[in-house]
Amino acid sequence: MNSREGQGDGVEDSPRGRVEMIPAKRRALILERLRREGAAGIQELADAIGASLSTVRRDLEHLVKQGALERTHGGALLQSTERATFEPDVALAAQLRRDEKHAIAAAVADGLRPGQSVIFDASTTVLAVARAVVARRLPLTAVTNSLTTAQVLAEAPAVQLIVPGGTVRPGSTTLVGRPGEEFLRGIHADIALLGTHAITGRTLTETALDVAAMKQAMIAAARHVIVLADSSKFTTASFCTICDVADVQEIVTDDGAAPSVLAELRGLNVALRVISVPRQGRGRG
Amino acid sequence: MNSREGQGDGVEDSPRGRVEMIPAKRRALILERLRREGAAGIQELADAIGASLSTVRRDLEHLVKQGALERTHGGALLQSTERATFEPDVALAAQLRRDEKHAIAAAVADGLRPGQSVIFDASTTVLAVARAVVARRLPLTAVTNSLTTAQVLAEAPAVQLIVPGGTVRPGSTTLVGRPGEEFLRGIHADIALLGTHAITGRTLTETALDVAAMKQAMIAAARHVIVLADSSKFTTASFCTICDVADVQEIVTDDGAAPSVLAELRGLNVALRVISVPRQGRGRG
DNA sequence: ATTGATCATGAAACATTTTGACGAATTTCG
DNA sequence: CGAAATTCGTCAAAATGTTTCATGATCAAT
Repeated sequence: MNSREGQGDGVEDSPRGRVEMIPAKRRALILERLRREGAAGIQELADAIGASLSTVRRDLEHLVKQGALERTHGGALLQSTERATFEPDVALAAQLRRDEKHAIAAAVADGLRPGQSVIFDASTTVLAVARAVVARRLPLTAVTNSLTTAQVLAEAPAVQLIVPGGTVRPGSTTLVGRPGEEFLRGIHADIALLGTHAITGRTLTETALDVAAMKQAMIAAARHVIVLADSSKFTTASFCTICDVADVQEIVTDDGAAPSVLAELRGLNVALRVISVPRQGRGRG
Repeated sequence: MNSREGQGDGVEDSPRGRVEMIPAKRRALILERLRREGAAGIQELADAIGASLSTVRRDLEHLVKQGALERTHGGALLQSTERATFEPDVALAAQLRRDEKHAIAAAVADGLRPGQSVIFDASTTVLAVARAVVARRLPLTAVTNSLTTAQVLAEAPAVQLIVPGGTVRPGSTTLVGRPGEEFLRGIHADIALLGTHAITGRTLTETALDVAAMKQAMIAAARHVIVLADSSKFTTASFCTICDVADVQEIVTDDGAAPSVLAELRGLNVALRVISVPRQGRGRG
């Protein structure tokens, strides 16, 4: 009764091929997909990853035990509070689109001029810009509400760094609310670099109200707003609206975005930069 | 694969033999690949480097012990880069008087009660208290002007963390000035934990004006001020004055302080706690 | 210069974990 | 209620981890 029989007999391309991917990366892929879509079915995940249903179930079980997501009949939901702690799998999920983010960040950093005042949003893509700024030794006046970005920028002697302050969102290193939002009202920066959770049609959305409010304050505080969104962000809308695409001046994304999406954005009054990413076999599938 | 093969090519460093790559370079390659991909499998690494699986495993083991990455089944993950961005200076300073600071911090953390509001100053000793708070899972409302302390406290789900904000002092991760100082005026915390650069006679001093001003704001914002000072701090005064010893309610130090200093402090209206440090023949001076 | 100790490397033997498949029990929905 | 889908438990194969050992290089001492 071994499975060998079915294999030798079936000449059709039964996908019995093993996917060479370490479990942690597989779980990270699941998390990333959930963060984009909000929910996903077992079969859909198995198909996307290239693993069997059993494996996907066990991965979900693992992630549930970590508190990162919630199981439903037939699929899984992202844990709404996103209090996903700093577990390895979650940390890896943040790194998944690394090539795209890095390429976008480098392009944006090249566009910054010495002496400008720049607002850095709490976002992994914007964090990559901060790293590029430090590497380039760009002298800037920087404002950020992310503890992580702040620590990166604090290492640059040429950067004058201001943290508006606020309350830390549980499970993250993002500052929201008072006193940061009010402080931003008194700020007039040259540029704001914003990440977003999703861009749908002409609407930028975010998962939480307080984060959206902070981003709105940043938009109001800058003369030129640049939205950094890798191509995975063009998906279904998140919980609450940040603003309309017309409220920002520039959108930077990578060349993985669907042409229809890009065409729709081009019709609006927004500068659209599409960065080509050299793909080097990042993930199979 | 035989190691002999590599002997023919001229490697001037090693006369002959199998040195295809120095271990340090191999590990650097592993780290670089991990930074690119976020994760990597053992076989994949062995293939990329040209070493055997055993060697790659041993390298990973070595890197784990060094804290650079995390092992998973089948591969390795980069240690969460968000936490990996710590200041080398801070790491160094935390090593000095480590036992003393740890003992003081543990004693202070034991004195904190669930639900209290606590102000954490920017200081390595106070940072140690923050670590103890996280380890004890103490539910607190925390306020800090140190980016490092904030990141530590942000990992504790039970801690509500508020960052007053301000400008980062160059070369450090300390926030000073606006808007933090003004925000602190509206705060009334139960406890403030303060470090200091020096205690001379009955005067607390600090090296820079803006840092001293921030500490003064913290003192004004708390009902009970605790100064954490290991015994090396009882020395010559620094540049500018923070306050008088009478302005704080409690001083915690270790038993390495000179008896004359302790006697002088005991004469003032301040609770003085001397923590005995178990010295293990390290004789740190 | 030779010898012996020490260490890194690679390979093999063995224990453990993971994975995919299958059937039975359970749940969902018309 | 009944059909379809889903989940659960189990099992064998494959992959991975762990331990151990032999080989060769480097180094200190004779």
